Amino acid sequence: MDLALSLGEKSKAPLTFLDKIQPQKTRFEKVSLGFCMGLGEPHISRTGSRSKGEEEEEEEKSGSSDPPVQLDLLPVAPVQRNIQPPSHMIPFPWLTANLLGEPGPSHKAAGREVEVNRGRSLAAEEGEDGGVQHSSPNSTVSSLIQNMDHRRGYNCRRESEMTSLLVVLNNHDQAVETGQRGHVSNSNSRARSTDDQDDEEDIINGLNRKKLRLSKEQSAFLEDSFKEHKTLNPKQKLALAKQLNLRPRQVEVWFQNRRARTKLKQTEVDCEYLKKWCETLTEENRRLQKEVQELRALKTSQPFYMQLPATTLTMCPSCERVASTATANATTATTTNVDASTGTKSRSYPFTTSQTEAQAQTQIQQARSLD
DNA sequence: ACACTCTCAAATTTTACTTCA
DNA sequence: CTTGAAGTAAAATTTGAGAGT
Repeated sequence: MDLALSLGEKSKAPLTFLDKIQPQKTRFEKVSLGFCMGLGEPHISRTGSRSKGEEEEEEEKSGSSDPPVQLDLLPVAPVQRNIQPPSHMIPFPWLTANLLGEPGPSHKAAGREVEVNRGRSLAAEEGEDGGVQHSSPNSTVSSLIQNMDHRRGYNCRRESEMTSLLVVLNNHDQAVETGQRGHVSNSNSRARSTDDQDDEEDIINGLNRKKLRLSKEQSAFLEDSFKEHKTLNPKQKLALAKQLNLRPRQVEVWFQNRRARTKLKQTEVDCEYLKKWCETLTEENRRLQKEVQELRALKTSQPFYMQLPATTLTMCPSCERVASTATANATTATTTNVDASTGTKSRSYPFTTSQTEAQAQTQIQQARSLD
């Protein structure tokens, strides 16, 4: 794919292939500043392995190659647009009104529902059938550029996006010319995987990839697969993609998102648990503070323990809470209490007022060990 | 050591879909 | 019943980092 971008006068496009473009007088030619873009049919083999002869052969099969197109976008100039039918009426929304208006092989697809999730593969088949493979570039160019901008393989960093895009494309052309299709070395471009090449093919095919909802069956299958393994190796990914008729990249993304969802859910569960635990600890702390206050009050107001009636210190083994209860009749028998919050049973351990707090604590420890 | 490829997590954006007034 | 706004879930993208070659 030959793509040239230039800012300024349209005739100053730096790429040589633009020379092939028929000089077209535009209505806006007098405007000196604009955005010029050229789009030409690739001279490259999409697989990179085919010989020039094969390419020519294919070119012959598909008929004459589309002429390169130059598009001039001007800042505030009123651009006359073709009125397009609503997208839902177009079986292939990425097709242009021009193309739909023309009788041709692509019309075979018109009126046929596209199986949504088969996007690429179906489209590829259509392309092989002489279908939509090279849709009219005119109105797809802007969306193509938009997509191109987001492509991983042509990932443009914030600075000098367009410049880097040009460099990438230039390098790409050079690589192709030297028969080195594949990796394009550029500091601003990301590493390109086979999926990226896959994506690039889609761009070449003129497919404006939309977000696709996976079918229930596909989701269920992926879920089952996710239960087996949270990550995929390349083989598994390819197999799944093939089985589900998805692109490997889609499978990869699904697993990434699935992992993220799992983690988020787990975080929410953990958060809820910690929240409850925190509430419990706060409540227990409050009770203990109260207990300490009671004991201190007891100690200061009643220095002569012997004069006091027996006090029963109650400890709940589950929450290890100690409560002092002054009883008129001290008893040595243990009583059973039920903790309303936990529903666990606890026993009351009698202490006499003659015991010091330290002694009481010792008894508590003993009681704990008994329980 | 360096460049490159691949994969992943995290954050974010985009979009299809649902709910509700 | 229709419509549009708001909300949501999920697909997709971006970015940065680490591991392996």
